[in-house]
Amino acid sequence: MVNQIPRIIIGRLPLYLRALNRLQKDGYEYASSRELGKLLDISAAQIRKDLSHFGELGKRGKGYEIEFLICKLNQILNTDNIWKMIVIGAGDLGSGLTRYKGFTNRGFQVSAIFDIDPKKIGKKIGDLVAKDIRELEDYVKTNNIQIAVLAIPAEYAQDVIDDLVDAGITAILNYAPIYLKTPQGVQIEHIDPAVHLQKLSYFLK
Amino acid sequence: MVNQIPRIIIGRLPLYLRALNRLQKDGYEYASSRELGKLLDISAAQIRKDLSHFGELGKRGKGYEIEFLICKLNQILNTDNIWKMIVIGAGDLGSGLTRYKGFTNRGFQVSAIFDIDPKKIGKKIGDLVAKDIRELEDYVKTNNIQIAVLAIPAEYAQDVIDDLVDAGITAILNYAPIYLKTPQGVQIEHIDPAVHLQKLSYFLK
DNA sequence: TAAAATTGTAAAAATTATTTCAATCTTATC
DNA sequence: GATAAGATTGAAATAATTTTTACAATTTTA
Repeated sequence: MVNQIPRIIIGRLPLYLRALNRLQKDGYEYASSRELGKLLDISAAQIRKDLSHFGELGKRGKGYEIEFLICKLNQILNTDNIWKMIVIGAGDLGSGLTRYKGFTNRGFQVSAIFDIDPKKIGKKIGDLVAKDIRELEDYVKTNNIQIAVLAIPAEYAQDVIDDLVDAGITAILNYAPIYLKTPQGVQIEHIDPAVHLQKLSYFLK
Repeated sequence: MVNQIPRIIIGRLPLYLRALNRLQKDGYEYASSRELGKLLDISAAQIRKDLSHFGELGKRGKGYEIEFLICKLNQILNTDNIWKMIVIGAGDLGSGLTRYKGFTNRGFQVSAIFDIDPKKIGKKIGDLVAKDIRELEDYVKTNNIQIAVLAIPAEYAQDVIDDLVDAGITAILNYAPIYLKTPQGVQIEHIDPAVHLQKLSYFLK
């Protein structure tokens, strides 16, 4: 396992993992790069090359053993344990993410949800109760949380990010439709549906 | 405006647009590629190069006129009008997207939401009432809808996509955590939070 | 034992990003 | 108002990254 894998390759590993999990659920034991590629619209060569960065994971003449490759990818992506994460913002999106059942079998679990609005604090959301944002720092430090999901309006996002970083958060999934500054060492990923819709509408009409 | 702009460039235009809208809201009239780049963590040269594909949009010595560039980018991305779109799935996510106020000023509007579950059909969601999925084809054809947002579990997604395509949908924003096949000419974008979280967790610990 | 399948990888090709700078515009100064 | 200094774009050239091609090595299957 070599140093400094390009980010673009890391970005594809979760897709491989997702496809492999599905294949396993469907009863398959082996998958060739060709089959996997067909499922993902990615060239077989690219899949082989990506995976080759992490050792010789396949079997010539046979393909990749699904069980083994799932394990390996989970190791690489650090999802062989479950990360506790917090959600900031108890609106539709934050609540939805908190109730969502699909995270646990992919390595993540919402362990607390915070809001600033007194009307939302104390509300039951899934198995959790929305906490006051003022408890954030204490909670993050006490529970050693590293991942936060930001589901609040753009105008508050940078301030909250700064607080999150101060509290010790090192990975952020940002749903606020704005680019945010994070210090070196704090990773951030952005999800903005309107950005995707605009990519789509480029091709329309 | 030349033919066949690389997709990776199209993917950055919505980010430029978002940043420009913010700058305009903050009262700025001009933005240089350097300022814009700083705001987005993208090199100034790249922004200039991307924009140069669509003509000489800037002013030497001054930068880009924000108002003009916003117009231009909206033209390019086809968001100078509002696209009506449908949401499939009236769960937390679909309902949240339907109630979300942030789409309209970026070129989109949810005009109907569909579900298969009798308990959800007829329910009021924002300004809309959830419709029966069986009305989908008729609705799409009658209202000439081109964009659909898919917010349903993975196992039903491919079947629904096929129906959407048959009905005339040509652009899909997919929230189901699975890769989906679409025929040539139907564009699809994927949003899967777990994929982003796994990209983040790679860097953790 | 031979044919078929499939990986892993070196080399080549294609794509994407950066560097550099002439051309041009703006602003400051006299 | 003229002129010089400073700022900024747009684009050619270069560099870096990413993807694809091609195939030897290896394993499986018939």
